[in-house]
Amino acid sequence: MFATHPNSASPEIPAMQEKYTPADIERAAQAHWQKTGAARAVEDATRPKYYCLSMFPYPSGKLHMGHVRNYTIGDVLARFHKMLGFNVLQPMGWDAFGMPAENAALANHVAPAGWTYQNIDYMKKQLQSLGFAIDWEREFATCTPRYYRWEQWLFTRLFEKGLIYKKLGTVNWDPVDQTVLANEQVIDGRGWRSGALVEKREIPMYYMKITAYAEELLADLDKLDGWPEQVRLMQKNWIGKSVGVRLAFPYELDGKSEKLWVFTTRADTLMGVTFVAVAAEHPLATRAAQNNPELAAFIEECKRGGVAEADLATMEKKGMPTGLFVQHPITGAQVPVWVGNYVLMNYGEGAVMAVPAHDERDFAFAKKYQLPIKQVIAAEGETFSLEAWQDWYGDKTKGVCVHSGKYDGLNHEAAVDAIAADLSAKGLGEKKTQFRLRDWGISRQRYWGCPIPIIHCADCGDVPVPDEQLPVVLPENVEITGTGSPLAKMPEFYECTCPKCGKPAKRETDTMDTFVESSWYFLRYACPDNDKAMLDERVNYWCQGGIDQYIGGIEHAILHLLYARFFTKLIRDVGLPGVAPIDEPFKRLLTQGMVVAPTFYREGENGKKLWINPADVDVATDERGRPTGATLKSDGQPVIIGGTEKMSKSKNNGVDPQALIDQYGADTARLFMMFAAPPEQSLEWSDAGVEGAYRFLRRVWKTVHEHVAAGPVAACSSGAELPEPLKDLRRKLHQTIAKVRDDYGRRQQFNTAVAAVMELLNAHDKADLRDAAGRALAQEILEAVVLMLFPIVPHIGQIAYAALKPGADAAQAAFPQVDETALVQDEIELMIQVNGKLRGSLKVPATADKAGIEAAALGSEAAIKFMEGKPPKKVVVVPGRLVNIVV
RNA sequence: GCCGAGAUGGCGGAAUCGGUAGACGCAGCGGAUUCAAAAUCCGCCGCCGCAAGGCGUGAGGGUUCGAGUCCCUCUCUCGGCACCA
Repeated sequence: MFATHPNSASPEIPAMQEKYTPADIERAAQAHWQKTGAARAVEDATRPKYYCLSMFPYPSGKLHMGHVRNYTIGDVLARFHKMLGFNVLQPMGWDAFGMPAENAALANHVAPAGWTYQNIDYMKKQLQSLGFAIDWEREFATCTPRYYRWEQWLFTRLFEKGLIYKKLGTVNWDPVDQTVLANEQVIDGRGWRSGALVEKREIPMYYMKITAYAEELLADLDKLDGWPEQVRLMQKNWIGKSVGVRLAFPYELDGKSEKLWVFTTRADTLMGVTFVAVAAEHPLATRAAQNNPELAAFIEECKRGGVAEADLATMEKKGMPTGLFVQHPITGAQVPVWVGNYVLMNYGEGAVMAVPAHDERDFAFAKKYQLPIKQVIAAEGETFSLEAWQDWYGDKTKGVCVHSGKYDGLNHEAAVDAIAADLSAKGLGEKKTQFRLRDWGISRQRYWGCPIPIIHCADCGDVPVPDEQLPVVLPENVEITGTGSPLAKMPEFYECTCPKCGKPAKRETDTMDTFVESSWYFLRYACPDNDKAMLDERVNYWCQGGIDQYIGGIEHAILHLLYARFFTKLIRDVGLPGVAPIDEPFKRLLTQGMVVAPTFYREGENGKKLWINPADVDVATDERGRPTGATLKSDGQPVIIGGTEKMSKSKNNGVDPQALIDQYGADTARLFMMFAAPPEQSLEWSDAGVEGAYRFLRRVWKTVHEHVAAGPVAACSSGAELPEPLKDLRRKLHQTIAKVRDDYGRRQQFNTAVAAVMELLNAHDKADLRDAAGRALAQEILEAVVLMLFPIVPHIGQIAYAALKPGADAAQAAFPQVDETALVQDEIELMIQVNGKLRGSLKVPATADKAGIEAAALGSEAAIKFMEGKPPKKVVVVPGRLVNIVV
């Protein structure tokens, strides 16, 4: 009756014992998958592929709950699609370069490489113990030369194409440790280790010309209909295309004629300019400070502090006049030049024109320093007042120009056009499309990263390392001191000869941003063993049309995902032999929420909070279950209940997934993760919830065991001749299959899929299924229950399915099909509302028409009672739902 | 500060296209079983009210026969802000 499965002979699948023992079951199931190569992915042009990718982890030491959640979601989707008949690839690797390895080296005097490889070993074992269907033959770590040599190779190609170039960039400089700091290493303006006040410093860096792809990266967002709308919107705003005018304020200084360039989207307010502001690093500021010690001191002050935009945007806006003036490009009037701490040298032109009347920040700045405010836009029905800012002042869509000479009466668009035309005629400006997106600075003055393959020659300049000299191998025996850059202290690394002229030269000692490795790893999974090329034709099979599903944290919505899209286009345009062009890497994207947990603390001396791990706390509740207080388990004394926050070391509210796996097994961990919240939402940790997941699995196990123990069943139910109650139960079964398929596939909402299966099992338990027809239906239901749960809890599924169908292999089984004939219903229940309030219900034949339903509703007891004899004014019939009678 | 999300019982969440608010689970309460406990099973479980009924989806307004869902205003929480990954 059922076709036997090709791999069904599986003697190592143990018989079902009465007691559910996760450790034994999981060991047996994993051994079986290993033996049958269940997770291996082999290219097969005759079958549709499904490439299911989860963001690879940084090997930080051990898995955290966020990893467990991420990879369980991926595994559920991978296994579900395998059951639908797809040829599935689910790979895994290691994002192995990064700062934590250097921090660990500093703290524990271990080599970053050794530390990293040890972490990988441990975390790989953890991933394997969770039973993920990963093709481990494709595994790689990005810190191996076998991987990063191709990154270096691509770098040299991009360098030759001019898509990588060198310019000055601003970094956080720790003057005590003599080192560059990451933004997260700057705490309240001070270096994290030295405590020294951090300074901004300009250093030469390599940049990737992502702005050359800004238009395409923006336009292609429209193609990504498998992405969450919020992610596309965030990327669109990040790219930030705006059309404006680049214009110049001419000036004379030291006998030379110069121009100060600015960019503005509000050229229509040009006649309202009352000053211009330049960055502290701007040449005009430097020049003005030469004979102005007060200004020089202010510029020094501006250079203090870090470079993070969030800090710059929230700090107090300060400024100082330079004493210099430029000419207004239209009127020729003298406009004072100020230095502003909020103007950034690397953004746009490093200078801005200020129109206090029509820009909120300029308004506040002008008020603070008593600078003139000149209204040049007026809107009907609105009164301009210098007293306080009003939102309409800055609204492009409102008003027309005033006090603007020949431009008076023009609206925003017309005024911009007219002013741009006049500026263009004078050679003082033109319309320009500008992007907020900036080129990507990839140089890092760090050790644990991919070396930049450039050789500096006194005669030949920056020379890319030739192919035959790649890879530039990162030495693994180094000393990390926390000061300076380790590679810059290693002559054996940087001393070399120029590939062009053969003279002694110096190798670049900066490494690349670790976002570079994660910008192309997903393509390399198709061909990780190729030592002759970066990518090969296997990419055409797995990645064509994009990777089918990508899963990762919402925190990567902008940077990582934008860089990965950018690299896919770069690789396409470099053109790799045999590799067909790909425009977009990820067809469908699922962004998962964080894992959060309650926090507990005690106030220490001087009000410092001492955070206590939830595992060490007992929470007391009142008779309704509301928490009334919490005590520390060890001493029974009260602790303070804090908020629910992202699991972190600093709040000590992390729960180790390993403890969970050890106590309950991988299936319980996986089930809890999928059941507690939908994937996109944050997930609250709950010990009690874990208990519930475990209880449910025990119940599934017991139900299947009892059914099997009662002896063999002749056949699955076909439903044709079932009595009414069983017919209803069978309808419920097939409704559930339809819902679970939709939840796994289209909706990607697994908590409701689990809930639906729980409901089905509840209905099964309530029904009397002791006779032959009932036993047959029970067989059909239990097989479906086990297979529907299989993507989430594959270990218990593997064993239980083999017990239900001796010799069958759940890992090769197809997902249950919906029997449409089982869904047919004779009678439908409708709700009755009177004036929008629910008053009763009504059963009508499925075939009833609107008129019949209306008559039946008006004649119903509930309607007559609540209409209170008033005639119906209107009757709304929503087929299959309700009837609303308005009186 | 800017960009993007979110807010529903004691708790996690469900309600998919504007149509039964609270599915499913946790906690709690009552009962069965047990020498006892664990486990398991059965029942109750938004708030107020004896009941009839009324109220109820962060707050305030609006659209609609009907709003958790759509529109406007506001509050709070979270993610990102280019060197954490």
